[in-house]
Amino acid sequence: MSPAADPQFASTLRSAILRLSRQIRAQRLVDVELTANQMSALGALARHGPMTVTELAAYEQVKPPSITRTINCMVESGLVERSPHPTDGRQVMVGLTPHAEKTIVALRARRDAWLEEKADHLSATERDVLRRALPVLEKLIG
Amino acid sequence: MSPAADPQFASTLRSAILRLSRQIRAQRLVDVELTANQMSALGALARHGPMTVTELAAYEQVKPPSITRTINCMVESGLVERSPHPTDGRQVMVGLTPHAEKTIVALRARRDAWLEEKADHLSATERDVLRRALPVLEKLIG
DNA sequence: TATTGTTATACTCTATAACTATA
DNA sequence: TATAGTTATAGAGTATAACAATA
Repeated sequence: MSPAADPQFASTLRSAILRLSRQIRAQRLVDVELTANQMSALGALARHGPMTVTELAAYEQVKPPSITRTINCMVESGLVERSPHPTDGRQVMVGLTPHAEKTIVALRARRDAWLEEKADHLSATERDVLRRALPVLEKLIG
Repeated sequence: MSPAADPQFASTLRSAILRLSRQIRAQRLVDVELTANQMSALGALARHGPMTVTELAAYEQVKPPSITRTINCMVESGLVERSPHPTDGRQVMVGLTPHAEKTIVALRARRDAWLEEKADHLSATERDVLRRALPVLEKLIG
């Protein structure tokens, strides 16, 4: 990371991401049984449409057994459903139920309250930096 | 987050941070017994100097029992030492051992390889965005 | 009585290994 | 034989509650 001109940049970035992830996991929408993991997977399915189990696992940066557990939780909640792959009997498609789409819209305002509150303490410039950083963070993941 | 002009911005940012954190946790320096949590706490102590247990827990966004466990691991590895607080017998100062300082310097190049590799796929502009985003992410945590 | 830190305990998240079904 | 997914199991990581020591 030569442009950083900071020998501790990578270390500091890793630490910041870990600490942010702890903060994100800690906040639960108490009256809605949705963990941070489930919200992330739900959002992924909402943005990208149905995926196979392996695709969703890769997107979420976990192994298949981990995403299977998350999927099971969401299926029990009626938010997600499995369906057969059109051409390959081994694969399983995972997609949102109509109920989930409503739930996601209904929860968006409250979920965003997290960032709204934080953003109150940011300048316009800082908010712009954050907005432009998101695609770079996504690129870092892939 | 009005400047985002993207109703899914908060959701996408949360998801990206969770997925990045999974990626960070997954990479272990196999021949050095250091988890991502320990590296983060070690870096914090290196950057900020000795802290009390509660201060370190707050910085790492965990509760005291969690940081106690992490501290115990690092003490066993000889990287960290507890010492009495100068004026308050209830508090415990946590600081790096001289051995840890050497270890941190020795590991920096390899730890940074993570980001170096990722940064190869970023443009100069993207690297600059990332560099400027780090202080904003830190501000988001606090 | 309040605060700091640790211990005891339980729950969540995650991975590896083994298994089943399909290609 | 190889791949997709699940099940079984174990190991981190984390929190709440209870406890000990000090203020």
